[in-house]
Amino acid sequence: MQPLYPKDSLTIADRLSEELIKAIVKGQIPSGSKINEPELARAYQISRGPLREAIRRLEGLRLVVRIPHVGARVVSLGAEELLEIYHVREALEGMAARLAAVHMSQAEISALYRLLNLHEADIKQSGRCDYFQEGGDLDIHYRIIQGSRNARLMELLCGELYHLIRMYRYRCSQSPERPQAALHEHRHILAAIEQRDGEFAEMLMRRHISTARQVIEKNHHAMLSQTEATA
Amino acid sequence: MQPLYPKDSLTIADRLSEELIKAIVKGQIPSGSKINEPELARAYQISRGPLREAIRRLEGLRLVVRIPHVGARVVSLGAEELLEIYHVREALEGMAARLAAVHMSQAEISALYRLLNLHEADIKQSGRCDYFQEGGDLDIHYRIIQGSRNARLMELLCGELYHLIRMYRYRCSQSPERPQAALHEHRHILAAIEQRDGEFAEMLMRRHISTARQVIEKNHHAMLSQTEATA
DNA sequence: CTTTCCCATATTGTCGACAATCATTGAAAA
DNA sequence: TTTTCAATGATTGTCGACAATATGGGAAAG
Repeated sequence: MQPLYPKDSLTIADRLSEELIKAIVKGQIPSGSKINEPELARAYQISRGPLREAIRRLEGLRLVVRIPHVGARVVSLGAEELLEIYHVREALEGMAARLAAVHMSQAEISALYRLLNLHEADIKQSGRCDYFQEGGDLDIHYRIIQGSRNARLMELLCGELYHLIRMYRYRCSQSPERPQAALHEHRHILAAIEQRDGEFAEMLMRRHISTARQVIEKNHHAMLSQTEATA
Repeated sequence: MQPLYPKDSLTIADRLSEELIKAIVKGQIPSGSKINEPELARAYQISRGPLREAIRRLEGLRLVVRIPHVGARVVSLGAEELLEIYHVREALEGMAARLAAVHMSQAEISALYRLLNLHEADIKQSGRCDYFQEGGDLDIHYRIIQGSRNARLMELLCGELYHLIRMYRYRCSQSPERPQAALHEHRHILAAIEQRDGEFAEMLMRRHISTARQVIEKNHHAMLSQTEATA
């Protein structure tokens, strides 16, 4: 006796919303494009009922914007919105680091150190930051967020905001710049957590994310062209 | 030419989700209770289709928790969850105050001062804080959040978190304690914003909310009895 | 040539019915 | 008496059809 709902007996609407999230993040459904219900329903071989429920869930996750009697569009992620998200991220992940300094176990911290060492080797070897692109960078942040032991923080950061950030990275194939600098900053944050200095950990995390935001602001102009897709 | 969708031609699902939010916040649908689709559909005189869509939206807003093939339950707001929310609020509203110091116009600031004076008169007169309960306190915070000019911050704080906090206040009829102390703190925050000192405004806002959280922690034990309702 | 209005078409919103799954009750077996 | 299992009832999930509304194009008026 131990199923606890790992069943694949998920609802069509649940499975479909996961599929749609992946498709949107990867850009298979271009951002800004209108969602045609009959068309999508045919594509996924299902009825419109579950599809509409899935869309309503994406609406809650802010991945689509819906206008009554007009339809739903995939959210169009302009530079302004992304910068807004980074402000939110700075605030929330800063708090997460502060709480992680209180709640993370020494074992978790040690595991994170080992992960950082792996990343360092990876960077030095490949010269570039392939590892960072998908798993690496977000993994570190992910674990610190988990370490905060704050369910709502985890939902917000690993749920909605996480999808949007990944979506942006896909669209602009913008791997995190300055991999070795980021690595150093991660180490400092982790050290502060290990010393149980929540205030310092928060400050470092905020600077870390704030720096990333400023890099994006720099590139602001270069990407003003590809902000919309009206397909 | 200028409708811009203020029409009452809202979808049943849209209108219903608003209704359900109000009902949940006010406790008319008790927290923790199971949602029976046929029953609710009869009560609101509608079909199950729009009802299910509305429930999916509430799921996105974290007001209900759904388990496939079992059903949806109104979120049960225990003290732990509330404290988690206050940590999130501290981080986000702190950031909002910082940004408001950059973006609020002098006119908005002056209007807020006038509002604070109204509140002061109200407190001195009624001796108690009726005005704070529903509109007052949240209004101040609300306006500062709007002043941040950050759409996502506004969505998060005025949307999901706002509902949950109101829900808690209803359930425990917990009007904000220390009205005059809170008033003072509000004045200090506003002064920092007027001086365009974002860092200071953020710090004051965080202390303000952190204090409120500590008050709740104190009452933690007193309210452990009424955390669930399994109706 | 531009603007306005109206109609045909497509899309969204709503509904009732049916299928799939779960919860409960009761009886039978250990 | 307790446990297990099966049947029944209720609830959730899915579907196709119909109604309401918006979109787009063409004709008529300016």
